[in-house]
Amino acid sequence: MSQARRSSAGEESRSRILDAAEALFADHGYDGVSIRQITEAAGVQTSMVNYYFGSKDALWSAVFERRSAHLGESRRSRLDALERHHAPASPPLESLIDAFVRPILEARLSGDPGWQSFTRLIAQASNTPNVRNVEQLSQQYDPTARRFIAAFGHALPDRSEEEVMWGFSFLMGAMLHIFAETRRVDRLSDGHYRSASLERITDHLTPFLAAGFRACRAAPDSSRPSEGPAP
Amino acid sequence: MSQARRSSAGEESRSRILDAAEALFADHGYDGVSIRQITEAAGVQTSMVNYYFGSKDALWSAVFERRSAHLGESRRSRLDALERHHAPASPPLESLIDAFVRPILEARLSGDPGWQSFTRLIAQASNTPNVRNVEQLSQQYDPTARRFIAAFGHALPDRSEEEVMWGFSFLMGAMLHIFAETRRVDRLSDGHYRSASLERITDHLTPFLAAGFRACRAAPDSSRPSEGPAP
DNA sequence: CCATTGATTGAACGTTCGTACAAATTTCTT
DNA sequence: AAGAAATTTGTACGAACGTTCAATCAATGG
Repeated sequence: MSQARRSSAGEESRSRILDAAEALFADHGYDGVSIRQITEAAGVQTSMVNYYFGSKDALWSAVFERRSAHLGESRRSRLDALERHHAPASPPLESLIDAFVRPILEARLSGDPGWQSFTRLIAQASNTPNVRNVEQLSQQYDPTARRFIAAFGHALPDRSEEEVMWGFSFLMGAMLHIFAETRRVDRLSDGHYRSASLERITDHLTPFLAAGFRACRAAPDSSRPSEGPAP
Repeated sequence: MSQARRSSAGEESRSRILDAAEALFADHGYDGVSIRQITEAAGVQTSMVNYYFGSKDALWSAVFERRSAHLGESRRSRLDALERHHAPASPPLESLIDAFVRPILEARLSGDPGWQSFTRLIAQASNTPNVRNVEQLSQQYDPTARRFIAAFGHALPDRSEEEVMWGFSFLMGAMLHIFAETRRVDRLSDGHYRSASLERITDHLTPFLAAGFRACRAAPDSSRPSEGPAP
């Protein structure tokens, strides 16, 4: 109805609302932020949220959708390039992990505070499994995730599907927790290391995940840890 | 009336409120749950929360504190035993990871739905870094975490303090994401694997984390050298 | 046995919530 | 310039929020 001519006047109000909502939702969650807080931060009237998005719920979805598409495309195009380059063999595990992790990491490091808020929002939503979050995350990220899981499985041909699944879960958890920015490392190291220095994290994250993935299988002795070093 | 000795009559109402709050907070977060929802689920009057806890904020803290002490004690006693047994050498990495992970995993697998809710609550709070969560988590878990980080450092003597810190962050993220119970694995595997089958997870989690920890250092062929070589 | 105390009830308090809508204003098309 | 459409304003509504409090109930100890 209003698609054609919505590129001029109200577009800035619309995006200002999205920016404010993104930042506030990232810090306090959906229920921790009111429409009045969002519109005040955006410098618009309260009723503008319902005018542009229809409801608070739809605003939440719009915040998700604005940046998720770019993320998925970047991941898939990297995976496409890898599979093309290594075909018919499987791309090496490290490069697959890198293709999955680097897009969100680079977005995070781009300096755009919107991407910083968005990654915090994703981290928070991913660990709060109510209906709203699960539906939104599933819709935005499951198709790409399936492709990567299959690729991980091909790169680890002697792993069962279940083991690949667990490894993917650990990968997601480790990656997301970094984005949550709890600044816990800052406190635990008495300020020696600032988690703001995320530039170096890929250097550590990818080796960690690749080695973990390769080791992610049931230990022969499961119940108790061995007393001595493993052979 | 049936109980032999009840320290006070209202102790059951108090714990029923805690149970209901724990379950609801775990699913919807602090702001997503109202006192009226909690008291209705607990089968008590609305004003009982303020009678027993003083405020909604204090109820949140009480939910945290009820189970956190046990968790910390279990972790520390396992670490004590390990250090005593291996002194003056460092306990092996796998056993340290096990000492950190197993208490919360066993609590999770105990069958008590309260512990299941609580672990989901911890996972959610750990990735939502507002003031309330950070203060609560820091107060409850930082002292024990410092001890484990030091132990990890001793078990990995050729790792810098920063590398150990990153490894610990990845460990926390991977562990917590499992507890969040997003059931993402269920969907992504089309129901082949149910994340409810957490019994086998230690078999995968500990090898994953140990291998990751050992590999958690900047890649040797990294294009950009870090601040300087480790001494 | 009554007095006292803790536990519980039920009803309010003032505030804030998401949403709706008519009127006013701005912007664009013709 | 005129009219239509899009945007913004300001206000109002009913519901739900956290909290308070006097009154009532139940149990215990002296």
